[in-house]
Amino acid sequence: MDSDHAALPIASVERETGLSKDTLRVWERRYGFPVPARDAKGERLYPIGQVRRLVQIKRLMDRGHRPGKLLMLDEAALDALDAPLSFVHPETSTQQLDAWMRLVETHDHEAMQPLFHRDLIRRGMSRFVQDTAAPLIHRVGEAWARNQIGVFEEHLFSQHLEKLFREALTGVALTEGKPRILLTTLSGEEHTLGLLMVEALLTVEDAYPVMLGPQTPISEIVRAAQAKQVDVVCLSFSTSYPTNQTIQGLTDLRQALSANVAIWAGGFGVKALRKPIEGVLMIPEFADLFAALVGWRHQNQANSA
Amino acid sequence: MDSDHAALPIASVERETGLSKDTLRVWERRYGFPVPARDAKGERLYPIGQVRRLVQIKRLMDRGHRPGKLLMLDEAALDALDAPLSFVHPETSTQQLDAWMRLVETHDHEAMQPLFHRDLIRRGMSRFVQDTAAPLIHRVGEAWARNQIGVFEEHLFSQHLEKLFREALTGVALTEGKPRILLTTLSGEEHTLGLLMVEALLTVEDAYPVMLGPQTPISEIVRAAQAKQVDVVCLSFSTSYPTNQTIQGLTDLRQALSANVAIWAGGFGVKALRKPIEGVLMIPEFADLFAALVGWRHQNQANSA
DNA sequence: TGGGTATTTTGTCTTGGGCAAATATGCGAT
DNA sequence: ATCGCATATTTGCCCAAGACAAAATACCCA
Repeated sequence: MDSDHAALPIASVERETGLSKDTLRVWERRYGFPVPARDAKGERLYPIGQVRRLVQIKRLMDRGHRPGKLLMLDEAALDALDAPLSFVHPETSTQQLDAWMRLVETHDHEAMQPLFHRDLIRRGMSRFVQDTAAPLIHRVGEAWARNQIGVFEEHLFSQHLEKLFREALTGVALTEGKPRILLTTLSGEEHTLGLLMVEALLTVEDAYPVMLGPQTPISEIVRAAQAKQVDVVCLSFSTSYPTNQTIQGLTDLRQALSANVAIWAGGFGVKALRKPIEGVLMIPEFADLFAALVGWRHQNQANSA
Repeated sequence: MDSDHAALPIASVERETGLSKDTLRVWERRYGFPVPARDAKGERLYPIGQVRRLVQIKRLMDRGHRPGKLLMLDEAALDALDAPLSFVHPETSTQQLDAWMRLVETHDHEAMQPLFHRDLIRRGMSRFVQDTAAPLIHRVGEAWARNQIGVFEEHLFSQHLEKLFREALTGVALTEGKPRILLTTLSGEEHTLGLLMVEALLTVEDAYPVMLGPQTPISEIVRAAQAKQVDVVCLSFSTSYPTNQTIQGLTDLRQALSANVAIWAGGFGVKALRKPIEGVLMIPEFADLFAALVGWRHQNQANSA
């Protein structure tokens, strides 16, 4: 890129990095980085190189590193942190997943769509979600954290998976279905894919999902549960959602919600929870969703008609 | 609504209204409105009523009114200004829209879906978007600002509209199409419905949309544009996106993007922009999208095969 | 090893002032 | 009246330095 001498004002850096203006200024004051140039007005102008480094730092922070440490490091040490991250990943037919990951990395979205579709048909929704979609989403998340793929590749992948699920749900006209289940996430949790997968599973399992989409405040969840007469409120949490907010949110919701409405909490984000929360059923794996369904139906057999 | 005594901290008000923290504080200092309560820490807590009024003021500003005047007015005078422009969308009968609004208010989502679908079939995608979907979205936004509906009703409505568009796009296998158009929003802009409507229109108009979903940083938009070899980058802005961020973002993108890639900016959010931005085509209405398409094809007739 | 307490660390909010770009206003000429 | 231009006002963003509480870490003891 020829824009070596390009520099961005603080508002642009805020948009690009996700770090607030206040944070950028306070870092400069406390840690001595970044040190932007100044224009004639005395206002900050961040060189493009510093912006890139800030993006890298933000990514490492999302991975759990603390700013105080990161901001002391030089470029080489930062890069060194970026690469490693030994982890063990799932047990599914790795080669197949590898092949798909390669499609994601090369952002070949024309090729992705038909392959997904074929795999869905072959395995059926339930197994497709558990064996293909969920592991893939996990690996894409990991790859993004390690800087092996960019935001763009991740977006393209998510869009096509979303399209796939929505196409699969097309034309399935719901009328009745026994547990009526409200689907949403708490404010701040933006990830929709988890909800979509649950909706797909519930639909084929003859439940009645009511999809609200992401980010519903607790008071509105309560209103919705009453208005739509649901039996269960199901929430999805990704790994990036702060653990304490998860606990707090679930506790608050349990308190606010009528006791005869169950709460199910699923997603990678709830695997991290040590302690159970009273009155909340944890669904760390998709397999547990089926168990929860069976359990609910068993319990409510007598009560209903 | 039970949330009478609810109050929001300044960051939430910024998110809800699209008015920056700085602006909120400087209005308080200069015009004496809003005057938020303070918590134990001395930090601002905006009553929900003031937030709604701020949303209304922002809407009127987007329409060309100046803050200095608006902030002197009382509630009645504000409502008087607000009402007249309600019927800007002539094509679909107002009664029809009223009927749909009643479905939204009563969160009757079982009834909504088939009606939407029938209207889409009857009018065709192009007219459905312009005469039904866009006006309805606008009215739902206004109803929310006036506290006539809650978040829950708004979410349910959005979900079903989204489902509708995604179903409509099902099975339309794209191979080629002349302007290749990247669809996304800038970081911070979460609204997806605008993008979906554009994708639907572009598809039926035989263009080649590449949907990235919301919130792509500028550097990634540039990468995506190169990788997918697009001719146009199309961005969508809702009214709640801060105006200055819109201008700054478009300017930054124009600078970062290769000159032979056009930039189109659409959505209610760009109606507020007074001045044109060099190298960026404004698409305030959906009708302008067709004009833009025709224009592009005309210009690039000679260059291509 | 688990659990509770002290101690950093860290992000967000506060105030009040300054400045330039956008917009309105006034005035003279056509 | 209406246009053109110069002057005045409005308006939003940025700056600085300080304060404070929530989160994360370190520490200690059972």
